[in-house]
Amino acid sequence: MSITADTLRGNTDTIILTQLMRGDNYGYEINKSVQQRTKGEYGFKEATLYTAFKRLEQNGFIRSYWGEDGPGARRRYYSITEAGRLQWAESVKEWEATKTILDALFCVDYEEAESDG
Amino acid sequence: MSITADTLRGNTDTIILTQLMRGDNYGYEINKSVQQRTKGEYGFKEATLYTAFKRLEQNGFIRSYWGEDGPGARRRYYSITEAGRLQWAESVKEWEATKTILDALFCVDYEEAESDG
DNA sequence: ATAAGATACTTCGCCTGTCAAGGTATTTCG
DNA sequence: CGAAATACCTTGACAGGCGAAGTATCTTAT
Repeated sequence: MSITADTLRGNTDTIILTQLMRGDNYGYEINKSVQQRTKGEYGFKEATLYTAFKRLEQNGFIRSYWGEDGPGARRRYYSITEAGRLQWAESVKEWEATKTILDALFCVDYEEAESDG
Repeated sequence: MSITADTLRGNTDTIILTQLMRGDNYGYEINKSVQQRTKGEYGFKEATLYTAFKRLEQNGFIRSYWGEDGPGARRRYYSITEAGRLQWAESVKEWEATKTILDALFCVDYEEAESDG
């Protein structure tokens, strides 16, 4: 986990929504998936993860239901809602804008928009 | 200001350090510079700005001094330290890593690292 | 049966960064 | 004098991340 969480703050919800865009899933598995996709560079702390689920559900971006009541530890599955998909698209767009802005702001020798001095 | 500050949280310090890499400057001017470079898309709230200066100075990344005691509103100038330059380089590297990670995590149709199913 | 370890979910309380709101002091314009 | 811009600073509240602790189940080994 070489990336400080503060840099990713505010992106937690979007990361989760992205996972759910691939289909319903449960917390533990979502987190493992994040770790795999980042090759171990990043993963949620449990408290962060479940806090995010609660927040997303309260905002109506996801729905939850208990997994089949069979053998194995109980699992709470999450499903992205229509509002969640819209939110996701919005957030990804904002992420693109953020990249542009920060790339500009982290550039020392600067060329663009210098027209008016 | 179409970008929510939460997405940029944790990058405030690096934005300021970048500005100071171009030379000594004072708060108000730094903020105006940020606004110009982002074409009005982003700017700091004053409280955020001055909190960041204090934090950066406490961490030894910047130094401050009062501007020439002449006419005009007093200005507190800031100067980046050697530790600040190192920190800046570190943060920019981390930003690159963050971009890679989030781009991967915001990607729905996913190819890489799928070798093991 | 017992113990250990992995899976899986939940809550509490602290820490930190952001920011609305308010304040101070100076200069310029009328 | 008043208003507006420049320029700085502080307080208090809020929200997200997370360490720590707890609950319950399943698997593996003894």
